[in-house]
Amino acid sequence: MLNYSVSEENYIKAIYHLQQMGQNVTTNQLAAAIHTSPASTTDMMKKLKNKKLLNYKPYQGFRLSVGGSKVALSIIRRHRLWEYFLAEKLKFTWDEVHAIAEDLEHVSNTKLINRLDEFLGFPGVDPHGDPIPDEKGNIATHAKKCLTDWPLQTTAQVVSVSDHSGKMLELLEHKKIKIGTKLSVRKKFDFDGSMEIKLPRQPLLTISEQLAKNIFVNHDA
Amino acid sequence: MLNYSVSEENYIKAIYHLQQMGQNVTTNQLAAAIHTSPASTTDMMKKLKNKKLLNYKPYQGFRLSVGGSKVALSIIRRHRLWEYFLAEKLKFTWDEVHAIAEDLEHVSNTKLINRLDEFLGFPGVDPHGDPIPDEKGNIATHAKKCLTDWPLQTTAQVVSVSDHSGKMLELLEHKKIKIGTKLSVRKKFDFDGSMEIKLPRQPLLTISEQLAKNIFVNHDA
DNA sequence: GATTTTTTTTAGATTTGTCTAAATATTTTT
DNA sequence: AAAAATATTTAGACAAATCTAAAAAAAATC
Repeated sequence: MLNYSVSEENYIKAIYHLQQMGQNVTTNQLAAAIHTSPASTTDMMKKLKNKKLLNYKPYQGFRLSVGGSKVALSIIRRHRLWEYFLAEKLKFTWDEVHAIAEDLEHVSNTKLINRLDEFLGFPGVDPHGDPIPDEKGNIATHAKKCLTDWPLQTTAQVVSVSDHSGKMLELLEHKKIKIGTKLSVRKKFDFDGSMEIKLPRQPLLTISEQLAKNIFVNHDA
Repeated sequence: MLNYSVSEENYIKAIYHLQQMGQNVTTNQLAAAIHTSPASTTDMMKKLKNKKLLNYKPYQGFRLSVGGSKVALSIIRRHRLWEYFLAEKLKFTWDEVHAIAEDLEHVSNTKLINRLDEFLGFPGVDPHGDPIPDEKGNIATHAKKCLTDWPLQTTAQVVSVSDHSGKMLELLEHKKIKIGTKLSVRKKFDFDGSMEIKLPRQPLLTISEQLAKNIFVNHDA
């Protein structure tokens, strides 16, 4: 696998995440995600297209090619392994790990990453519950569902959260919700989208729609 | 502490190492150390001078200012802590750690480095025996001497080695010499500079002048 | 001490990644 | 379907870090 610049890697990663949900990624979408101008984005898209990482026709948006996806998964692997390391070994909190991993992920030494993986005991998910791709780029696609779409009275297990901020962490810690927590939705209120949920050996909790939208669940293992 | 680019950090670190032994660092010396052209070096020196990291007058060579030395020590701290991590936790060999740490050292997050230091148990020296500066930039200046200058029949302890190559590692492993090994010089031969040395519970060993020049020792603790 | 050699600096280009402003294409609205 | 709004691309500029070639300064040699 060739090496790419920090900038190239950031674009590739952002495209990967954006194309997860929906069709082609647009110039403005990507520019916003990366905090850059649409003009810079177009420039970079031409470059990535030349390197065959991208399927891109002017004005039509873009998707990663097979090769581009491989590169993206390798970056995501590095990112999530460092996140796991930071949380597990260096005792950083959940909301701190992302920013530091953004820097560490660009050190692209395959042997380093594989040794780190081994040292950490081949973790399956990062501290936010997102799956970590293996050396070959395989990634567990757990069919997670947003808590807002989960049926009532059905046991669920929290598999991931999509907001990584300290504010969300504070709220989740207060409510005693973390990755792996089992819960069921008892009641939903159409007025504001809030819901009452039940955790084992805990009184009924009320959570806002905003919070529920950022919690992803799966069937109880 | 401000942030510096990867290039700036590489120049700063190289100047620090070069000025350790001798007077002002010259343009050609630095250009050679960093594998760049003298012209690029002059450009960068102007820049570092503007940032007050350097004492530099055209044609006179340069030395780091007090501020510049602080920056250098911070980079060296990061480098050596990562080297320790790579050797101790990820089981990399001695000659592999330097190149990887060259990349990791540029991730300059103070909290990350202090947590790493703590996680590693505040190691005093890196895998090559070089001292690791503490958070404040204090560095143990062990008055090490080159083995070629050590008196005969006097017990010494290996404190560091100045060549980090795999070839040197191979030779040292074969001779069973490592950081901390105690030895004494029994005989020196003027003809080729080779010497006979004695390790505890080992037969007499002969080592070349070239090898001895890269081994640094201290009084037995 | 004048000349040659070496070292250092300057001048001018190049690459990467970015920007703003203008031009062009597409989509939406009326 | 024409006009207005929005999205995208092009054009031209700039900063950082590098290069080569030429000029200038310092050191070494004769």
